[in-house]
Amino acid sequence: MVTIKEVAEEAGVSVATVSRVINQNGYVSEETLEKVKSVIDKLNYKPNSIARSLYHKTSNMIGLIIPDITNPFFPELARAVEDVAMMYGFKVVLCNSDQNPEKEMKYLDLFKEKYVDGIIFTTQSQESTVYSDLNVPIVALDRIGDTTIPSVVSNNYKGAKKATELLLQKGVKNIAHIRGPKNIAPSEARYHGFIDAVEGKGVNYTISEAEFQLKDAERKAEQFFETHTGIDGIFCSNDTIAAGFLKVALKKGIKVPEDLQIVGFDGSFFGEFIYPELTTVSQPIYDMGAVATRLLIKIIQGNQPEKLLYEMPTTIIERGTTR
Amino acid sequence: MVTIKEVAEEAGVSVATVSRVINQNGYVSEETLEKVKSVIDKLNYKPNSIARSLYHKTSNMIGLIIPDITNPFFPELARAVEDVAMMYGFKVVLCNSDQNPEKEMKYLDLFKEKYVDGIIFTTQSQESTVYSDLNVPIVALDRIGDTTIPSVVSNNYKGAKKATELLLQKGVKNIAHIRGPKNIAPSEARYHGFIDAVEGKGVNYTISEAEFQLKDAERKAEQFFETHTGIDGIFCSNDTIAAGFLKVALKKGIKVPEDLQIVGFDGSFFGEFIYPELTTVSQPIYDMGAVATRLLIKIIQGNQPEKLLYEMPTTIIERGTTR
DNA sequence: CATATATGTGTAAAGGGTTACACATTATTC
DNA sequence: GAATAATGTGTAACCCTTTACACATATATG
Repeated sequence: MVTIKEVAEEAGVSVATVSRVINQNGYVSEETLEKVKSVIDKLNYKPNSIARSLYHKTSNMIGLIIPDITNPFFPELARAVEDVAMMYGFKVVLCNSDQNPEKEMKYLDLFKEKYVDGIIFTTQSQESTVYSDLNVPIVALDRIGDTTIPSVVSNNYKGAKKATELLLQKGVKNIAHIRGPKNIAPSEARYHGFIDAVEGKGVNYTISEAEFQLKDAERKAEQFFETHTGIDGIFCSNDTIAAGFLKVALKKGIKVPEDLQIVGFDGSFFGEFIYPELTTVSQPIYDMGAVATRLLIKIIQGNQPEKLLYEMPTTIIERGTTR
Repeated sequence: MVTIKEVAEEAGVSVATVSRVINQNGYVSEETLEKVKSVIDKLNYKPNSIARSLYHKTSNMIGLIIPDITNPFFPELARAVEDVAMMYGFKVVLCNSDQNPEKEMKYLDLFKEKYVDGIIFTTQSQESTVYSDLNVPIVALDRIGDTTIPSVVSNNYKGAKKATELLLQKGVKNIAHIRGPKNIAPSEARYHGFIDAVEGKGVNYTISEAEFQLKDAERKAEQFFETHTGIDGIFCSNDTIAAGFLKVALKKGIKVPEDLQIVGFDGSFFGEFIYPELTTVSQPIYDMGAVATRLLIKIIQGNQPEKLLYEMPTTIIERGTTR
C-alpha cells in the first residue's frame, strides 16, 4: 500500500502538504496542488482509513444490530440502511443479535472499539441492554417505550385497527385475532389495535396466539380450526402467521376468501408468492430503514433530532385473501 | 475511552508491560500480572482495535459482497458467514453489489483501506471485476470458471438433472424447463442438467426463459400456458420462477400436482409458505456459507486450501407440487 | 566465582495519517 | 515604505498499540 510519505517524497513536498491536498483544507498553491494530485493518481494512493480513524476517533461506519437477517422482515431494512449509509459515505457492519443480550453487549463493545460513528438497532424484546449510556449516536427501530433514544416505528396499533375494521366492513361476523408473542412490542400494539376495533361494537371475537414462525403457526392453525367453527375472518399478527393459517385452511378445503378472509401484517414479499395472494397491512420497511439512517446521520453530524418518535404510516394492501 | 497509558499509570508500570499482559507474551511477573489485570478490570479497559489494526495491518474483519440481501437466497448465506466468522473472532462487513462492477470495485477499495483480513464474494454474473490481484485472501461463492480463486458452489448441474429425472420418473410426458437468465452461471448449469436428462431419451420437451423475479415469472407463465398445452411437468430454474408458475397455474384452475407437476430450485424458505408446498432442489445454503467462511479463515491463517473447487451436494425435497 | 542464560521491565520507534505551530514569502493597507 | 494580513509550506506532536532493543536482576552452568 502506498503511504502519504511516499506521495510526499515523489512530489517533493511534505506530508502535511499532501494531507492538505487530500482534505482540501489549508493553503496550497495551484502549482503544488496539481503536482500532488498527479502523483496521487500515478501511485494510485488511497489514504488509509484506519490511520484516519485512529486520529479522528471516527470510522465512517454504522453498526446495525438486528435480531436475525433470516427473518424476512430484515433484509429490506438492512438494505435501506446500507443504501442510505452509502449515499452519505458510511459503511455498515451488520450483526445478528438473536435477541440475545449477551450478543448485543458484545457487538456494542465491538462498535465502540471500532469507533463506529453511530448505531441502529432493533430489538423486538422489551427488556433492554443498556443502550443509553454508551456515548455514541444511536437510533432504535421498531421499538417503543424508551424515552431517551430516538426511534422509528410503524404505526402498529393503527394498522391493526384498520385491518380489523376492513374485515368487519367486508362482512365478517365471527372474527379471530392470532396474536404474536407477548413480550414483543409490535405484537402487543397490534393486539390492542384489534381489540379497540372490536370491543364494544357488538362483534363476536376470539384471540389465539402463535409464534412468528410458519411451523408454529401451522400447528396452532390445526388446533384452531378444530376448536373453532364459524370463524369467517382472521387478522394475523404478521404475514408468517397468516401464511400458516392460509395453508392449513386451504388444506382443510376451506374456501378463501369466500368462506374465510385473512389479513396479515408486514407486507412481506412472500405475500405475493402465495395463492391467493395475501391481503396485508404493509409497513414501509424500506422507508423505515431509510428514515432511521438519515436520522442517525443527522445526529452524527451534530444536529439534534426534532422529535424522539418517528411514526411511519402503514397501508393496507388488499389482495386475494379478502373479498 | 480508557487507554493503555492510563492503565499503565494506574498500575505503576510501563505501557509495554500492560501490553504484555493483554497479549500474554513476553515475561511478566506473577505479581505485576495480577496488579495489571485488576487495574484493567477496574477501569474496564478495552484495547483499541483501530490502533491494533494500524500496527498489525489486520482488522479481524471479513468483507462479504453479495448481489442483494433482499434476494431470498442471501440472508441465510450471510447468516452462515456471520455465525462462523463470529466463532473465530471475526466480524463481517456486508455489501450489496447489485452485480454492479463499479460498486464492487468501490467495496474492494474500501476493504483494502480497512485492512479486512479476507473477502467472500458472490457474483452470479460471469464477467468479473478483477478480484485476483488484490492481495487479500478471498473465496468465491456460487461462481465458477475462475481457476485462481478458491470457490464454493453447489452442484447445480447434478441437482437439475436429478430434478428432471424425478419428474420423468413421476410419469411426466411433456416436460418444460423454465430457464433463468443466460449470463448467470448457475442458471446455465441447471439448463445443461435438464438438457442432459432429457436429450436422447425420446422425451418431449420445451424451453422457456424468465428472470429470477416473481412478476416476470408470472408474465412468462401467462404466456406459457397460452402457447403450450399438454405440459404436465415443469422444472424451474429457481423457486421464485416456480412460485410464479404455480400461482398462474392455480389461477387458471390447473390442478397441481394432479395435472401439472412443478419442481423448483434453491430450497428457499418460502417454498413451505405456499400451498401446495413446493418440491424443490435444495441447496445447502447455510453450509455453503459456513464452508466458504471456514475456508477463508484457513487461508487467512496461512494455510493453503486443499482444492480450488468445493462442490456441495444438492438434495431433492419432495413436497406437494409433485405426486 | 566468573560467565552465560533466563526473567522482568522500560524506552522509544513504528504503523499512516492530521494538524497546531513556526516560519517564510507575498499581497494589502495606510 | 513600513506595518499588517494573507498565503504557502514544513516540523513535530499526537491518535493508541505493539514490539525491538536496552538494561537490570536472578538463576544456572562450568
